[in-house]
This record gives sequence, C-alpha cells and structure tokens, in this order.
Amino acid sequence: MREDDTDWFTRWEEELPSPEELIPLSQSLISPDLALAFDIRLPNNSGQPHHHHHSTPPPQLPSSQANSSGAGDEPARTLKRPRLVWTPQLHKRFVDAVAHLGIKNAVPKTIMQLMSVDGLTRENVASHLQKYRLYLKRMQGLSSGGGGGSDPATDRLFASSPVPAHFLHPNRVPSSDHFMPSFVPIATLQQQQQLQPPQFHHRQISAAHYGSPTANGQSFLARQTQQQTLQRMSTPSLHSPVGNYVEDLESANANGGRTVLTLFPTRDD
DNA sequence: ACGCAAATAT
DNA sequence: GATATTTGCG
Repeated sequence: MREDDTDWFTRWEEELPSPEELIPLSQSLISPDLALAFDIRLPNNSGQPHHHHHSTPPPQLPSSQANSSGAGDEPARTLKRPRLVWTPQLHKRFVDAVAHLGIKNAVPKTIMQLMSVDGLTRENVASHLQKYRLYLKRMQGLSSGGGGGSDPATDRLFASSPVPAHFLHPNRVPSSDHFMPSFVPIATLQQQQQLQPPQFHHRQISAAHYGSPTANGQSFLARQTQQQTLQRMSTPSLHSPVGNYVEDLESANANGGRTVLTLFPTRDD
C-alpha cells in the first residue's frame, strides 16, 4: 500500500493553495474607499514590514481618531455590521485555512486568524464553520449511500470550493505519520485582541446583494485596487473587469434595505 | 472558547 | 426564501 501513501501525498500537494493565496494574507473585506467612508481603521500589514517600497505610501488612515477623547464614540464592538456575504473567494480562503490548520486546530479563532481578512470576526467564522460542517456531513452521507449526485441550491456556496479530502474522513489526518511542512504560523499572531473592531459608522450604504440563486455566479461587486484582483488578468484585457469597480455598493434596497458587505468581484477560482 | 440546534434577523 | 447571525446549553 505504499503507493497509496505517495498517491495521497501527491494529491495533497496539488490541493495546496499557492503560497500567494495563503501567505500574503491580509485581505481586506473593506475596500479603502469604503473604509474611509465608514471610518474604519484598516489594520496595516504589521507583520513583516518589507521596507523596500520607498515610493509606496500606504493608504494609511489618517483617519479621524480625534475622538479618543471619550465623547461617546467607541461603540465599535457593539455596532451591528452588515451581513457578511461569503463569496466563493472568501469561502475558498476559509477552506484553505481550515485545510492547512488541520481539523484539529480548525477552530473559529485560529481560522479567522489564518484567514486574515480584515473585518472578519470570530462569529462570522464560527457561524460559517457550523454550516460548513453540516455541508460536509451531508456530503458524506450522499457519497457513501449511493444516492444520485445532487447539487442543492443550498450548497452552492460550499460547492464552489473543492473539499479537501481529509475533511470527509473522520479518519486520521496526515500529520501523525507524515511531517506537515509547518508553514502555518503565518499570521497566527497579529493584530486583534485590542485593536480589531472595525467600527462601522453606519452611514447608509448598501453593498451589493448577492442573492441571485438562479443566475450563475455573477455576483460580484465591491472592488478596489489590490493586487488580489489584478493578478487575475492572464489574458490581455479581454473583459474589462476593472471598469465598474467600486460604486457597486449602492442602493440595493430593492429588497427592503439590505446592507451587505461583500468581497472582491472574482469570478471563481 | 467550542459546537450545535433552534430561533431570529435581513 | 436563502443566508447569515444570535441565542441557549452543555
């Protein structure tokens, strides 16, 4: 059975998200513009200060921190944020994080830390994780039972990202017998703890809502100018994604006023 | 802090 | 109505 070993190893390797996907963490749920609009304090990359960009003034937040004088203005934590929309991308990041943490360490807090998505809370992750587990459970039941393949619309999101093999196995994780290249400690210790609450100034913006189950996946909006999206242009501007950027978050209250925060446009991955 | 089921909110 | 969030318990 040694073939099995090498086999799974290979598969395991392939499943690995590119370093770029996990390491350069610190994605932002909030676009700079939005952040400004909301007076959100975007945590800078305070991990490894690469000081080799002299001409790149980080879009720091001059931010209005002039309110530190206690004038009733620190409800950051107690403020209700808009519902988080789990885009396929965001979910993928979630899955990657879980995959690399291993089932064992994949708890809301660590997942959240690994994901390094600004604005993402532990509750967000916990909630998502709970649902994801249910999804995995369902998957197992279906695959082993012998039922037909079905893609419930309910699982669309989860289906958007491949499920790492180990997730379905209540078995063992590839850690005891093999040495996991522990490239884990990426962003494990970082911000958070005392300077995390992105304070939303509930202005009145609505982001896009993504509730178009019937449509494929054209659901994206909210954009900004981060490498994240830029790297996607393997082919010369075939489609100009970079045209309608931002501003997508606008009146979307067609439904009654749903304020939602969403992530990058991204097609799929 | 976790996890989970159920209730609740959008 | 689908989804995300909150709540109550262990």
